[in-house]
Amino acid sequence: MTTMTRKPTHPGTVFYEDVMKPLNLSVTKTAELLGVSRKALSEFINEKSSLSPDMALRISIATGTSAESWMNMQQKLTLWIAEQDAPSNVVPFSCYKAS
Amino acid sequence: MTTMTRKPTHPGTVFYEDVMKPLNLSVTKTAELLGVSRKALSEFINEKSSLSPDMALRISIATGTSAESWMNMQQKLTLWIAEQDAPSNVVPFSCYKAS
DNA sequence: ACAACTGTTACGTGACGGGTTACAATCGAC
DNA sequence: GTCGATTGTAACCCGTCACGTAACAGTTGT
Repeated sequence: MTTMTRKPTHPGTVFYEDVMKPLNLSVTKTAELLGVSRKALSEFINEKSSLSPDMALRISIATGTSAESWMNMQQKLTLWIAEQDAPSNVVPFSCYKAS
Repeated sequence: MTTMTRKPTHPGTVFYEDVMKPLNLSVTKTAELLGVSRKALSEFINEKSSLSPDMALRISIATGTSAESWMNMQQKLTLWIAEQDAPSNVVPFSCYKAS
């Protein structure tokens, strides 16, 4: 049930490590290519903000990868964070209750 | 590339049709069980709001399904909407450019 | 040394999900 | 039929968050 996996890596970190760094792309240059502000990109790769659908689309267009794959990373992280303090006041529907 | 699929169904609609309706669960009762306000649930099943990670977690706990499956529905829809007016000012990175 | 550029950080803004409260509609009991 | 209770939804306000603009400190090059 509670699989208790390790905290998934932030998509921004992956983007920086696996895309920008190998291509020697600066924040400024990358931001220009993606069509976003340097701030937006900086916050993203520094894990200050999460991956927005818009940003995922831009990355997919710029790199030729699927937007879904990037969104999936964010989703995994988002869910993991939410699970850290899971809601306690949830009552399972009758057909699922063990009692 | 642009697969141009049909608009994915809202997870709230699926939840209402496939869970609440078969179990004869009212909005009020379901909201109580999930531990959210009637408004939050009402807006969700009426496609006025998207599926939040918190809501996904509650649904997964209440129904015994995976939160990921619900989040995936929302993600598909979110991405589809974002793709409707895809950003035009994106420049592909050099190693991907055809020119 | 100084000018140009880098990456990051306040500041303000718009979008959005949630709770509380108020409202119209519907159902039940008598 | 009438009155009360319950239903689902809408109005209002608030907190959060991604974004752009502008300003900042640090580095590079000439």
